[in-house]
Amino acid sequence: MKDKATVTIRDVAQHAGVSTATVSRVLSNSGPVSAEVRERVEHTIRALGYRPNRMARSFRAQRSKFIGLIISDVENPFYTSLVRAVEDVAYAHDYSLLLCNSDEDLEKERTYIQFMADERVAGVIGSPASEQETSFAALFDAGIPVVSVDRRSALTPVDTVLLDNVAAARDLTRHLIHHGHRRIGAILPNLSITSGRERLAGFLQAMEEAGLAPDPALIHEGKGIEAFGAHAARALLHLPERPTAIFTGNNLITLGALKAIQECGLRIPDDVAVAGHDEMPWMSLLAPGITVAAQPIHEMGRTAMRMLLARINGDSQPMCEVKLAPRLIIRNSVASPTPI
Amino acid sequence: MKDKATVTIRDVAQHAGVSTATVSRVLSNSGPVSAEVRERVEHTIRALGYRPNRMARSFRAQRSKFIGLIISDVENPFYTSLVRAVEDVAYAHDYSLLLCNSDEDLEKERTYIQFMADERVAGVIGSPASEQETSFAALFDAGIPVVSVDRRSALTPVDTVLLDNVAAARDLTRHLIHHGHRRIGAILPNLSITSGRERLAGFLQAMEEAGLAPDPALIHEGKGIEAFGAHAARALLHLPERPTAIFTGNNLITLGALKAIQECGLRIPDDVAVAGHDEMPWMSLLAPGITVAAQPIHEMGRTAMRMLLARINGDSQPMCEVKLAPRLIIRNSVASPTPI
DNA sequence: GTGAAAGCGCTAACAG
DNA sequence: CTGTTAGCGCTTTCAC
Repeated sequence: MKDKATVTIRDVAQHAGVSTATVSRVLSNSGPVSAEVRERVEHTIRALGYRPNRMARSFRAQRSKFIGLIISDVENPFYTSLVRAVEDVAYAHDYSLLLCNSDEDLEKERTYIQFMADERVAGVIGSPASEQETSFAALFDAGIPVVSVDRRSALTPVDTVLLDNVAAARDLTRHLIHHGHRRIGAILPNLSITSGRERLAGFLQAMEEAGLAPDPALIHEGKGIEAFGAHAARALLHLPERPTAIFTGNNLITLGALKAIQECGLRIPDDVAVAGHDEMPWMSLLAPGITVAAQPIHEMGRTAMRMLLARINGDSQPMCEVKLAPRLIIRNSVASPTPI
Repeated sequence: MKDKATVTIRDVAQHAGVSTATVSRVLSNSGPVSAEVRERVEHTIRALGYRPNRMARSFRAQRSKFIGLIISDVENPFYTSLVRAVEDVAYAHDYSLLLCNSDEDLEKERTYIQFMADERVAGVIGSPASEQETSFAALFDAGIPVVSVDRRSALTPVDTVLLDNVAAARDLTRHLIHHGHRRIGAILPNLSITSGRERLAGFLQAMEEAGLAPDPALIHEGKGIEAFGAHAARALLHLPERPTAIFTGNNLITLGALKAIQECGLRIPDDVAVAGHDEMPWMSLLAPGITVAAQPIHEMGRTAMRMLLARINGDSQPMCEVKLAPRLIIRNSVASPTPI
């Protein structure tokens, strides 16, 4: 396999009878070029089918036109939507996306962060695997701006875009309590990440304001994946005195919990009520539909990318944290508990 | 924002009292280096925290370590899974992923293909927006290997990984016919793409072998998205003599059709049977579950990436086409039609 | 308004 | 075994 043509700026310069500097000036519209020469150069560019080598440009500038996106898993629909939103804004500004799945693995994440630094990317958007342990220092040292999405990062000061998790969890829990639930099971993602910690806080806050003492046996915390959601839900449902409602801390946990409830042959909302985080396209298909706190994921992604662009373009405002409001979607997965 | 250190190979060379060539040899383990010098250099590298500049390396090699992935939309769970599979294999071989959404837009796709050529990526995996119109020529000319996934590309000869669409559609349709359905509605993605065309062929084949004449009024073809699926399903359901079963040609169409059926207040499988393509994680949650032909998406992605790696590493076998077998998942969305 | 020349960080061909 | 050197394609001073 050989490059057929690979026409460089030098070829253009020679054919047009000018210097490479002039061609460069025409290309980037920088510096003065006479109309006549400009036209001649442009004509040659077209004639030769010249296209600037982006690698060479990045190398020369010592900064590439890539945005690194480090998330836990593209297959999680939440992150999928985030990726899409980031991508739309990025491409509109001539940046492209370098995608990495950290799988919530600190080691893998560390590798990818270092990788982004080695690639001299223009900026990084990341959803840290751990609030306390993830470090963006390698990027910081290389002068590469970072925006943290969905989760905070405590070690390095970076711009952050979050959902108002406390409010979302509080509202969801209030909704359950309002329907008369007292024994509410909660299944949460890791408390070492922002969303886990804050959603627990919101849950507890709602319980407290209702004068309810949370039962530690009803609170499960673990890896925010479907298997954990199913596992924890099964545990809750097999309790001698099982909760009348289950509060789920993210979309995959909800999915797992729903499957467990189905397996146990229990009906929603009569046998057990369910309320969770994140809207999914299929949720309205279920009968009954599931009540959730929807996150403005696309807006989160767009906002993060816009903040990053501002930093890339030299904005030196103090670090800021944006918090987006959730939207409660009330369906029919919550009814009043049947008296025991 | 300034680079703190940016230690280059020259710094290492100076500090270690050797030439840059020697450092380079140590780094890439190429060429002979005495044990003593090697150790000294390695020590200096660690001491200085030197990391090779990947941009410079790519530039020097005139080939980057990126794999371009051009799909129609990451938010389509089918492609999401594909991305994940490709990524896993790619990263294991020190390649990273440049992600692009073509949105089935030929113009956008053309831009991205050219972009990949300009970036001198190592290879491209793409799912062409059109079997006849998508051209990978720009990549071909630049000597960049391409693997086409899920769909064929007719203009340029490239390695291709496909699902056996004809078999999948045929089996699904047979399943419906076997249950006694005669008036079967079909909703298919664009016939200009491989999957659309082949799934229609499989559908027609099963009809024909059962001696059934397909009714053109029952066959809908259009953009393979949820809105189209819903739209076409509504049209079918409002027909004076509505079909007793609906065959859906991809996952989003299935989702749309299911929503339309729900809206119309019809029950599955009694009022209308449903069988479609692609397994989704939530399908088992529905009551009844939906019968589908599951595609081995991860395997498709892994296979495509492995084929691409072989080409990148100089494999010059003749172009090949791999066809993966679907797996029928029979649930309860198909019953015998109620007599009119 | 234009050209000559240097150099980004790295590797590889060639000497020694 | 190791060093010298050239150069990948591009942009950007600095002269003229």
